[in-house]
Amino acid sequence: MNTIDDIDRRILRELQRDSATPLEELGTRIGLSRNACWRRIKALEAAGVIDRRVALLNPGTLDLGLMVYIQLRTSAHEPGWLEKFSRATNAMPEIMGVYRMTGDLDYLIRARVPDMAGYDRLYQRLIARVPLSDVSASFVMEEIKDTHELPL
Amino acid sequence: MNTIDDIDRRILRELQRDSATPLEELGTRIGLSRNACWRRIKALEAAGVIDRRVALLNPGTLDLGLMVYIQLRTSAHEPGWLEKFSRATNAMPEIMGVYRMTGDLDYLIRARVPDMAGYDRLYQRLIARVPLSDVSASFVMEEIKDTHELPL
DNA sequence: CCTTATCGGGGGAAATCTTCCCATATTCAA
DNA sequence: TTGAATATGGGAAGATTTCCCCCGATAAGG
Repeated sequence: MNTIDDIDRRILRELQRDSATPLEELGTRIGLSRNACWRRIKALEAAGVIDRRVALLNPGTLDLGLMVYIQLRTSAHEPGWLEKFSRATNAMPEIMGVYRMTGDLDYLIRARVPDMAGYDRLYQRLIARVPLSDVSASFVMEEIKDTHELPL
Repeated sequence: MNTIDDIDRRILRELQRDSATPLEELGTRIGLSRNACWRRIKALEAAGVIDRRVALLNPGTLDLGLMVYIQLRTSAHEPGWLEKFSRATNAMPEIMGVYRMTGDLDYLIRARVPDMAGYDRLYQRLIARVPLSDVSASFVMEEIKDTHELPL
């Protein structure tokens, strides 16, 4: 695929902010006809730069007001532990992110739950499925910034 | 607004996975006519449950392969520090999330950069704008799970 | 100069969305 | 049971958008 130029980047910036704007307006906004714009978008989709179009939901209206980061420090794991851990966390929808990290903590989990009781249910379910040694949770008191937009 | 029932939840689940499917297919998939489906979506948008439609981009194709979590422990801050910190982080596009946390760490920053050098540039820019005392970074070695989908 | 390739613009057909209508369940309360 | 309120399904019409084809401009290379 071709390299991504500045016009592509402008298109991407618009689309990851709002993908519902009609092509016509998007075109005029970035100084391109709706057709040229459309072709670039199709190319970006074909190249996998644009992954997909989704709807972003408002956590507050869905009783998911509590965001929690769970830090795991693990002692030596038996073989197959990571595989089991991966399957368990991927099967739990409250868990939105699982990362293997550098540094003193081994794994970091990002999750959304209704409240503290919801976190406890999540925690109980998690440790029931996967043996975990050192677990500590930190709760988000205030979301100063939270976006999906990649820097372009 | 009315309470969200199971049909609404199914609609939301589909939409936050893929909002590009035509109404007709979405309707048949959840067992509803395109019309009833459309009315529910409009209601969910009006109620703010559906925030907006966006395009999700692939970080790998955009040279943003490194995700980093920055932990801040702060000693006593002068008044106005949080305001300055908020403005600085919101103005830096690499920083995708900033959270005030419970527990032993005060603030958590989530960011995406091309590589370690990119992180260093981000770090330098950040500490040049806001006085920070105790900063430590953890880098994501492996993304076991990473989604925007809220649990419904 | 000519050819080729690439990119943008214009036009238009096809698909989709949006908004009506109204008849028909379904639920809930009286 | 009856009535009211609510939600659905279907049709249909117009507006909008998507998508594709063709042509012209521009640039690179022979």
